[in-house]
Amino acid sequence: MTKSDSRLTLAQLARLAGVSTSTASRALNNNPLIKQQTREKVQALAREHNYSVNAAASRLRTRKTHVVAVILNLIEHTEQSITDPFLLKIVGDLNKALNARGYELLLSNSFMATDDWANYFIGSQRADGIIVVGQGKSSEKIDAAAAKGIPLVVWGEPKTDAPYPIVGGDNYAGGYQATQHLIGNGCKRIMFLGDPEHAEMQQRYKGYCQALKDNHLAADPALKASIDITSKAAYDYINDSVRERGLYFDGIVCISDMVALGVLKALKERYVGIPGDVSIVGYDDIALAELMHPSLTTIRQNTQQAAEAMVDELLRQFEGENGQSRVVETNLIHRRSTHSA
Amino acid sequence: MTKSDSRLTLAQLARLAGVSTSTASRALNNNPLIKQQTREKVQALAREHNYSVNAAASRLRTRKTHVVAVILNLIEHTEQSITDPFLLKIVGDLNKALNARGYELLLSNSFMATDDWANYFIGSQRADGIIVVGQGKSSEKIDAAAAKGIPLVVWGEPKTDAPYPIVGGDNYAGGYQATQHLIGNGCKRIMFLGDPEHAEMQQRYKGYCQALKDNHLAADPALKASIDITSKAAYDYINDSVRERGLYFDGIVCISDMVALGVLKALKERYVGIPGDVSIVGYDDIALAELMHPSLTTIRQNTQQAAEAMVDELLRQFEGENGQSRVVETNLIHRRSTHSA
DNA sequence: GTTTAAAATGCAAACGATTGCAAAAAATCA
DNA sequence: TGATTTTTTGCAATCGTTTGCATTTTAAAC
Repeated sequence: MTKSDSRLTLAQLARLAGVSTSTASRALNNNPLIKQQTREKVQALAREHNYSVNAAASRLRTRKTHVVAVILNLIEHTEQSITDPFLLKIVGDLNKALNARGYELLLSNSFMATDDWANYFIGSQRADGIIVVGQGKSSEKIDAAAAKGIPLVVWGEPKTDAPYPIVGGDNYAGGYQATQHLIGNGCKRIMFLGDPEHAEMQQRYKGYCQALKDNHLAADPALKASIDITSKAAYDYINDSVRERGLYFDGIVCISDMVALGVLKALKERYVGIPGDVSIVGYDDIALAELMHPSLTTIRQNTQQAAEAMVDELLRQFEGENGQSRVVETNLIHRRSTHSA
Repeated sequence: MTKSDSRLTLAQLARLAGVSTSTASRALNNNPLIKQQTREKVQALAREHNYSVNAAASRLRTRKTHVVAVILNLIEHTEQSITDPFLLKIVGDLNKALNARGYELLLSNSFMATDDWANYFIGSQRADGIIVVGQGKSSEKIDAAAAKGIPLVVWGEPKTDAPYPIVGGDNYAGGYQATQHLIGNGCKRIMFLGDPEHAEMQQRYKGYCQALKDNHLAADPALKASIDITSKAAYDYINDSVRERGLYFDGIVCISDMVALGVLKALKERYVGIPGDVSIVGYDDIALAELMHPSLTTIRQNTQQAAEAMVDELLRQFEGENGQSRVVETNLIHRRSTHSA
């Protein structure tokens, strides 16, 4: 708490140091043009009066904000956000990765007033680039933003053909591994539970089909279930279909851990043994996965690595380079909702 | 996608409209000084060329950013963030509440480089105010920020005596309700599981003690357990103490749902019946609470209401008014981890 | 048709930093 | 010592809005 609480301006600081504002500015930025000794004097003075540069002025002049807008691209009616811890994990990791590179995180979601992301965030100089978490059901808004040629990176399915880099897990491999693991458990009738409009799902489903094929099992369309990516939807679906058709499956590949939790609850309420009667594999490895009873076998995607990759790709675009999609580590974490293979 | 992708400036827009920049500026801001007809013309032109004001310039001039920094005040070594969905819930609700009032959310956590929040966010004109989520173990940084007289609101224990408004649930009542409910279940030896350095906890503990007293039960200090607020810590603690001392309790009040989950897991692995042998009450009502098996009786705090209250208090400070602490709705959600009382 | 009042617009000075270029100071070389 | 190079510093323009005040235009009053 210094005596003068009136904000200090660069000019005033300069006067205190007995130099011009230009020198002061360069000194603060450690510009080698300025003599070491002068730099230190100015910096010391700045610390002493706890001066800090006015971000607004600096941004105006340099045309750089050092801010990245992170948009949670939520699916309209399900409001996945509120329930899915996986998103927080990503946001948290992004925050860390951005800070490490000297950037700040402006958080938004797709329910905001305007749909013109490029204009709103970049054009108005609120941020230097955008990271979209989730491809959503339609890539309309993302494509529109990309068309404006702004720096942009998306978390989603990397195999998607798009004019912007997409970072994500190897969903095909993930789906394959999950299925293969269940087959190793002796499962013959494996359900695939997820939302077909979700970009990641298609690859996972392909992996699932391939695994079945490789093991000479037929892919019964009746075992492909389309639901919203929420625990509630999964719970309801399993409840309803088991009531109507009985236990017509012995293994389930879930599109997310949250979905798996809903499944678990529904089956347990019906006294279905897990993994005795039905084996279950989730996706994401959220913190809860190992706290379930039984703990949940799941596919983990390295979100920290993903966050770093996304930031990396974005900064690369700031330099004018073209980005490229990237695949992050994906591996199966074996727990108690399946037998050991 | 317009032909000219070169960013339009207010001056250029004004020229297009055939007016001066001042008129254009006022027109865009719907200033009644400007003739209705002119306003419409300028606004139409702005839309057409999708012009948007340069936030940096505007902020510099007006000295308002329309940004609020939200700081997740995490406890150093536990990294509560990564695991606790309750925080996401709050951040999500804050985002919504802020947007509704025309503000944006700059996300940070307490692990950032500088500890001088006031200077970093407000002094540098990065944000107009700060919302801190969580009082943490020491209020040092918060107090320092408050001492600089910046707009500030905290999520925590409202009864705390502090120079800034604190919004939170009625923790005393919450602790009381939870305990009373367990007593109604017939519990005689009720454990209180949480972190005593956590500000909210003290009130909850007081409520717990009062409930015991009101029912003529002694508060055995051996039943007050201090652990980090994570599932893992709770799991380990229950595991260890049950191994050593057997089942010396028949009910548990948990400081958070995450803690309750750890407890649930530990007890289930030891085949302790819930709520048969031990009844459990959590706190927060995260989405997972009702997905547990058994589903979790818990104390819900209305986070949406809390977020709105926090934003409200902050904006009030922008107007120069003094804020005041506020208590949000807190009620018990009865589920299957306890008998009906 | 003046005079006066009201409504609408424009001028120009901020806001506070950064940076190309010129100038001054210090160091190096004849 | 004076000329030349190299370091350091300062001048002044600029980034794009907003806003107090002066000015013009329009409407009202006489």
